[in-house]
Amino acid sequence: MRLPTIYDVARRAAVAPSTVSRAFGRPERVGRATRERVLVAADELGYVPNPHARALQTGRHKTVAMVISDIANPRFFELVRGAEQRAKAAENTLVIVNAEESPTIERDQVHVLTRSVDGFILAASRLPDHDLRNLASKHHVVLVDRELDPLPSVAMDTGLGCRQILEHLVSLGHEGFTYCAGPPQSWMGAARWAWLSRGAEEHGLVARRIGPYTPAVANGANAADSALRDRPTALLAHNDMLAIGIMRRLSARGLRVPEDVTVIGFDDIFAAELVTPQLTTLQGPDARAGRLSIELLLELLQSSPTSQPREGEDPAHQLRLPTHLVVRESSGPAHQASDEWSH
Amino acid sequence: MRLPTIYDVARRAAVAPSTVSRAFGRPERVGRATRERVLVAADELGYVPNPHARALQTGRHKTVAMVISDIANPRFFELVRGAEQRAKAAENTLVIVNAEESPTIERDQVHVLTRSVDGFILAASRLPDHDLRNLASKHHVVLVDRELDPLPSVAMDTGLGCRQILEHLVSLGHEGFTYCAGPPQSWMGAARWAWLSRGAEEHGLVARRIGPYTPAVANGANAADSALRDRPTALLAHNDMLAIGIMRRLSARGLRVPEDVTVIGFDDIFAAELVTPQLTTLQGPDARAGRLSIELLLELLQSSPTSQPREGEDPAHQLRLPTHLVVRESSGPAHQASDEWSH
DNA sequence: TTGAAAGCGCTAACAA
DNA sequence: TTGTTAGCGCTTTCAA
Repeated sequence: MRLPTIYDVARRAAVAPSTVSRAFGRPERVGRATRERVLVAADELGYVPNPHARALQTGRHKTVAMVISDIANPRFFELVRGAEQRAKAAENTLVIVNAEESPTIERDQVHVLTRSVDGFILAASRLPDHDLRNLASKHHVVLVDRELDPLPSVAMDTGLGCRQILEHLVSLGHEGFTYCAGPPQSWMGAARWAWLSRGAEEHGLVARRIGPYTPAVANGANAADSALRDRPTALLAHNDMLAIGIMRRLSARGLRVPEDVTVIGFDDIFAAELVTPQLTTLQGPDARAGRLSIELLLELLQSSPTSQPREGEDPAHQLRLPTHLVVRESSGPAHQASDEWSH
Repeated sequence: MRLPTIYDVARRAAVAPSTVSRAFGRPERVGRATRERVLVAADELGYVPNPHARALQTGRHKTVAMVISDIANPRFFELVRGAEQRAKAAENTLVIVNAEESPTIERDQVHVLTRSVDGFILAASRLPDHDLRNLASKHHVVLVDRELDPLPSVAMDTGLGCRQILEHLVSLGHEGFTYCAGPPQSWMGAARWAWLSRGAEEHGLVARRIGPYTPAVANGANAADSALRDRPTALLAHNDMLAIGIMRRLSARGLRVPEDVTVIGFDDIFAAELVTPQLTTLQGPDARAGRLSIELLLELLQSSPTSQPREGEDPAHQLRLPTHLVVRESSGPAHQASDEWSH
């Protein structure tokens, strides 16, 4: 049961194959009656255009890839959802691939998909700058949660976000904090610490950093234990998973959050409001970021449809989304240094 | 900068294009030295085979699609991860599409992808049986968390799982329970209730059902309120999200879990062990289910490579994975009916 | 407005 | 073992 082709449809509608092709691709270039006839015939046969045969000719696949540094990380949930949605609206297929936190896999995946997709969204890419530049010179690329100068990107406004956290801390009377860092390859992680430490100075806060930690709940224990040695009043974690792990350990050690220690995370994953106490956290990339990244990519493809990306990129293509600090229960007034610390 | 083709490679290696093709597709059919030469030339040129040009000829795309009833549902997380991993290992690309809980979208998505993929994994499909049979007669299809007789599938052993829950309940001295049902289109939901109510009888338990509820945390409040009217000692929820929402509402109403009411969910999503109290739940499809579904599909494609699926399916292709009841903190001995119920 | 024909990049006979 | 050739299903000139 071979699937029908334009030839089958053409025969049935008594027209030339090229007319069938036009009826689908450039309906305005076909007589009304003819088009009608073709469409009916196609429908009767159950004809579905073969996008790849088309791509062979046009170079456009109507498919884009989103490569994610870690598909198991809940922070990408909404991002994927938004992207998927937007891609579908534009009748594009979204291929989602997992880089498993490995630069090598990330590169490989892009390589494998070169001929299959029109462009790439790289989310929280672990690739070094020069690799990214290199990729971008060969393919259409949009970065998510990473910025690299001429490349188009959509990222949370980390500067703003960190300021929001700092101000929150100051307003609660904290005089310093300890930042539990994530993986060294994380551009976002580096950016966060940069803004945090710089901003701390301006706000007269003492900033400490410990880590790196692989940001998983299980590693929170280690982070909490290390952090406690400096008796901080506030702990910031690379992300919510780590923050949740930290809260657990604190509570296991008899410390109350936020009375004894304030804990703040990054990303606002689904679970952040499910834990007890509910986690105060800086909202991360969401469905909107996902939609925008696809839009950016689609726009790029539009302006230079062939496989050759344009040279200089428009600064308007470097989106920085405003962040929100979702204040929940895990942050509170700085505790009075006292004896709950005799652990 | 056109991407290089076999012709470019052929010229550079001074061989015929078909030899280049063979060097990649059937290396054993090419002389060692020649192959070496071709590979070097290809590498120098940065040649990447075009899978779609190949597919045009062979009918095999090395791509499979996984359509998920709701991509935002955390229960599919590990499933996707496992599938992605297994697909990559077999050098196949996995396209993940979201059916948004809509049978229409599900059908459409399959339709759109007909020519692009070799087969489909339908996870928690919302399609009626006859649609499924119809699809399966045209495409290679593997079901996940749904069973329909001759079609290959991988699902949790719901019968076993429900028995595990029931036994747990009995062992804790419960004499009945209320089941908060999920969406009516959910095959899994129906199966759960069927096993639960049948099993209850055997165990001498009184089974009640309320609902349906859209299984989201927010709807737990409604479910909890309705359920409480019958003063149950145990609440089973269609899934963990609903269960978590129920626990919240119970606690908001001053009821303690598990002292006053036992709550048990389905799926064991990531957040289940993060909430307080930690949720007792029946483990759902995981990375292993994802891997197996891909393996099944790949096997099917192997045995009948063209677009035509085989007629009768092997019963060995209906996998039923053993379940585990993850007993955490939300389940406990049946409370003594008393006055905490004067709500 | 429509048709004929060439070609996109690749594989698979069939010959050599 | 290698080359020649004919498509796979589609789009796109170019003519009619």
